[in-house]
Amino acid sequence: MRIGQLAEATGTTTKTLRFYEESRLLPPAERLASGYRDYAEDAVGQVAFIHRGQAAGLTLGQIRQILKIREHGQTPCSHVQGLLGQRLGELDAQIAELLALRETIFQLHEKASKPEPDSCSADQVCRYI
Amino acid sequence: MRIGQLAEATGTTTKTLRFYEESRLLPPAERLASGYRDYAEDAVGQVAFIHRGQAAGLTLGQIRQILKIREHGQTPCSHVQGLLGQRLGELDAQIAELLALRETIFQLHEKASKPEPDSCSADQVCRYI
DNA sequence: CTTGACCTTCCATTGTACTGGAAGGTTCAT
DNA sequence: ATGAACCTTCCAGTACAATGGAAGGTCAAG
Repeated sequence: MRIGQLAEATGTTTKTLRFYEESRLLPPAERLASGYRDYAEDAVGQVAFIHRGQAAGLTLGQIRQILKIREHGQTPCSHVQGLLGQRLGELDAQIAELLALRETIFQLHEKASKPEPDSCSADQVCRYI
Repeated sequence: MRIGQLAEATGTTTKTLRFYEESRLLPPAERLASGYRDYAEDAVGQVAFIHRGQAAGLTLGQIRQILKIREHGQTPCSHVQGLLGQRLGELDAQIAELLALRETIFQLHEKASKPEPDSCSADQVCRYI
């Protein structure tokens, strides 16, 4: 399986796959005589794992950590559990922040949508911000 | 007012203020004979405007746009209203996405917190992801 | 034999908002 | 006069996850 086929099979690009290899998220691929990368079938699963990790909000760095633990023959379960818990906390904080921001923007937007008779004064940039 | 004082007054750093000037978010400061920047009082307000814009979730690029419109003698109100509306839409989308992600992660985290007797199989990296 | 699709490496760049550090000039108090 | 604290410019780098492009090699079809 060449890199273009793997890219197609996994819904990504050849650029990205080479980037993943360079970033040690994928093991260095076998090579054909021509120098072309030659992937085994399970490469699809490996890329899918990366994608699932990303879908779970993990960074490539965190995914790399899991892979590394696994490489060392250990089961990364408890580490993964920790990562997920941490991610959950971050998400909750981020969501709370965004909700507060949404409220602020909403107020500003309301205010800006009914312009008052006195137009913007010259000494400020914008009455609404 | 020198740059360090303005930084202190606005709760930022001299580095950032120079960066803002270079990014055309602040007008080039007057200079003392020594070459030091010499800010007028209203610089505090200008920096505060940038901070309020950021607090409203605008990027520096968007803040720069507003400033530019104002510079051209126009009142940027309707533009600002548009930006705020756009920002509101983005925020809603982002919040929805994060909530969905939170749910996913929550499920994964739950699963990972009660490990099942059959341990991770060798052919997958992690049962939980 | 040539054309076009595919592959290789290497280097640079994107966007966002700064931050770090070097090398040197200024100001003020002691 | 000397040391600390401040200022200047310029260059480079941070994190993140790719993406773009140049220059060249390979392979299958027509």
